[in-house]
Amino acid sequence: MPRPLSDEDIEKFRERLIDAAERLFAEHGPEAVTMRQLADTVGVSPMTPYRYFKDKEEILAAARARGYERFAQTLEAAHARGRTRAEQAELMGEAYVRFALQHPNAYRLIFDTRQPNEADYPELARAGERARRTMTLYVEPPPGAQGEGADRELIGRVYWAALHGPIMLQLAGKLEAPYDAVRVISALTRALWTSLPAAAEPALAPAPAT
Amino acid sequence: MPRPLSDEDIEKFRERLIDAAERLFAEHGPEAVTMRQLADTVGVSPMTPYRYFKDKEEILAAARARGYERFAQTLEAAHARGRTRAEQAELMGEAYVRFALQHPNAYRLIFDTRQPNEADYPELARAGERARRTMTLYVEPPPGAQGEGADRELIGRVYWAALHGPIMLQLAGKLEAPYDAVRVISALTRALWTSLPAAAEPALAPAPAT
DNA sequence: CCGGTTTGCGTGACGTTGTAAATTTATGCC
DNA sequence: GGCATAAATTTACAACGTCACGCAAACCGG
Repeated sequence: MPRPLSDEDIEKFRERLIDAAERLFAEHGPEAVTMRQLADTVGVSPMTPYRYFKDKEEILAAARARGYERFAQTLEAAHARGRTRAEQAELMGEAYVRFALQHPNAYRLIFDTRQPNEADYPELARAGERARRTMTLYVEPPPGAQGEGADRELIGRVYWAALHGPIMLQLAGKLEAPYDAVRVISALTRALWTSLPAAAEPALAPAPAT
Repeated sequence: MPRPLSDEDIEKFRERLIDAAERLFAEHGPEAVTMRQLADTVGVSPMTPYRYFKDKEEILAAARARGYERFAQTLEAAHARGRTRAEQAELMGEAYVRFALQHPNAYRLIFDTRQPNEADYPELARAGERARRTMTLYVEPPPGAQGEGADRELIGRVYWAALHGPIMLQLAGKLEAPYDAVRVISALTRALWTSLPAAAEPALAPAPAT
């Protein structure tokens, strides 16, 4: 039925394709996934996706935005499970590491995909911003207390980098055997915890990431 | 002169091609460099490199090994310029960050290239091992002193990750404006320095990375 | 109710990639 | 000096992202 194609039809198809793209990209990496596979997965001819997206790049951006949101949800769920601020921070750190190590390609899709002009995809920028805010949740001052002194923006990024560094090294095969990412993160965050201003809490305990 | 082709001829050609590959890969990334460009750069026809290398992957491995060595040399030079151990560590950290930020694609070529079977390329493994040792130079105990207590292997990796994390975030465009990699690294290493066992020295002062 | 226009989709094709196979070229040896 | 042979080039192929055409189905003015 060629003629119609309501806005919701369009949205429906986009959703279906983005879902498939996120799954495939997060499993094999974007380079390894072909437009033809993608089209095949949702049961259309190779060129049909081009009616709904400009090109592969745009599909990638949409899939990455989805990845961001899924990741943010994971962290928020962990955050919600905590009762004290310290516990929240610990749970979020654990969730972060577990997500990255269990879904390496999804993690790379989010944080290690070179997409030169991310600005061209506002949804992606928005999703990234949300994830960034989520990740610094634990460094927000408790409601009612003024976070004096410490530069919370900086501290948030410090903890973030302290997780990201070991994770990236391990995903690249540079951390092995006894000195794996969890171990390094444990040492790193403990050191930060003992010496960074009190506003910051530890991000990860030495617990195994299953 | 088709008939001969001494071992040194072979080595000569391999050198020339690896040189070109390292330059091109480190400038544009491996995906963006084509076999035909590569062949063109060294002035041969597209298929000639295949007589000297199995495939692009093998050339990439060789170029990465070169990158490792160049990187290690850079760090060693910085190390040699220091007079005290603290100064050596600081200079190496600065050199590390400067290298990564000035040659992002070279840095990625080394530490962020997914080459599933690195084990198939012994030179690459060797170069990686050398670089790894170089990077933990500053954490070695001073000759004559026994580095008791602290797990130096772990501490080396902790500092490494503390540089790698912020750098990767910045290269992915996730650190901006006032909170750039140098800033985050500065905070991170200072925190480590004040709380990690005394065997570890700071890896980077807050100096700008030019 | 009906033909023309419009619109969604599939098909086929193009240029580019990495690389295999065939072909040309140029030497060393008898 | 001609031939075997090894190096290099040329040609060829499958797969990729994407362009351009063409078919077919639905809406719409008469």
